[in-house]
Amino acid sequence: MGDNVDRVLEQWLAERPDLDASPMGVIGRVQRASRRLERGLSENFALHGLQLWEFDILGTLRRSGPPYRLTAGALSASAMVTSGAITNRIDRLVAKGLVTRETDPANRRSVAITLTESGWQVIEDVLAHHVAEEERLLAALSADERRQLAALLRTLLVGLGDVPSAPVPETAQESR
Amino acid sequence: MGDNVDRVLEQWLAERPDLDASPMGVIGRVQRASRRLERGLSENFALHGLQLWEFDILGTLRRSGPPYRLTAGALSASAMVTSGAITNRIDRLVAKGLVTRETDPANRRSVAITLTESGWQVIEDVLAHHVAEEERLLAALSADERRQLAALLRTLLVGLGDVPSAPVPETAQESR
DNA sequence: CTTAAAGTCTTCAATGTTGAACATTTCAAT
DNA sequence: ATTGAAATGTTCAACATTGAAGACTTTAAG
Repeated sequence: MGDNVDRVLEQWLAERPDLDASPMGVIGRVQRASRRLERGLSENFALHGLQLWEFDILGTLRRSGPPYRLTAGALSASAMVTSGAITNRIDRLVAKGLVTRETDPANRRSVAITLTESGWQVIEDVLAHHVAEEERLLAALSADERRQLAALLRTLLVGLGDVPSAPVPETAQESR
Repeated sequence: MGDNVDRVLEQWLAERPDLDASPMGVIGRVQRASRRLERGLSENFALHGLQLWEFDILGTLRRSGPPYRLTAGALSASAMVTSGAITNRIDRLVAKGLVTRETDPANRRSVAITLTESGWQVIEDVLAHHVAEEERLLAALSADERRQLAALLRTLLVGLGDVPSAPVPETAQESR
């Protein structure tokens, strides 16, 4: 059973047989899968009147535990968007009453974003639906395959430096 | 060793132990990996004065084989962006002299986009560098792990419907 | 033929992101 | 204390994408 990326690899093989295009078999699929999954998730959120990024931020606050509060910088890093984008998103969440924005008294450069009661409700209401939709999108994979896929992607991500804080990979011949 | 998604899953487990958040372990990683990879590729293309989407379109034309010509619709589907976005992109590639745009005489609704000599040069110049960069980004994975990862993602993508054309191959065995 | 429907692309307003500049605030080294 | 650098957010212009509407062409049906 071939997918679109198989077709791409066939084409490269025909046109440039000297080239080992196999890395595209991994990277191309990661990108296409990401886009497909994102589309599926977005459609599901739309049914609940929510945007993907809204769920992302509310969920990040929710899972951070009491007091359900993070800095703008932490949200920016978690969502992998620039600080300017986070400012914009928070503006809109504040306008909808889902979070509050206050300057941190301990560090007045920093801004503390806190989930409101209303924001809590929203995330609690959609969380189960969201996970069910993710489940549905992964239906083609068995439980074991999902574990394998997650493990391989973890290895890849660690190699790409997608690790929690502590940027100290000086164990080897790293030269910055 | 844990990545950022491991942290996310730990948080959900602590806050919502009733919830099976494991699907996030797959989907979250696909999305983060996609973003990281895209960033890496973009930085590399920038060194060659190229944008990721430019390479994408030129590469799609190049690998399609002689006469290196596709319709706008085909490019739109391949890049997974709307037709409006493709019109815009082609405008800019035409302005740079990398492709030509002509209405197809056989079907005058359609527009034929053809790689120019200059466009050919650009893609040939960066192709090897691009694959080398992809290789580098995948360095954390062994050859065998890459094969496994590609296979699992293929299964996922087929399940998501990311297959070449033929929308209803019900009873017939596709021959192509 | 004529007409309606579908296909293909372009246009454009709305929207959201980036990247850079800027304003504060904190920290570190005198 | 003072000064310079780093940290943290906000602002804003440039730019790209989407989604819907429109223009034109082809196909299908009567």
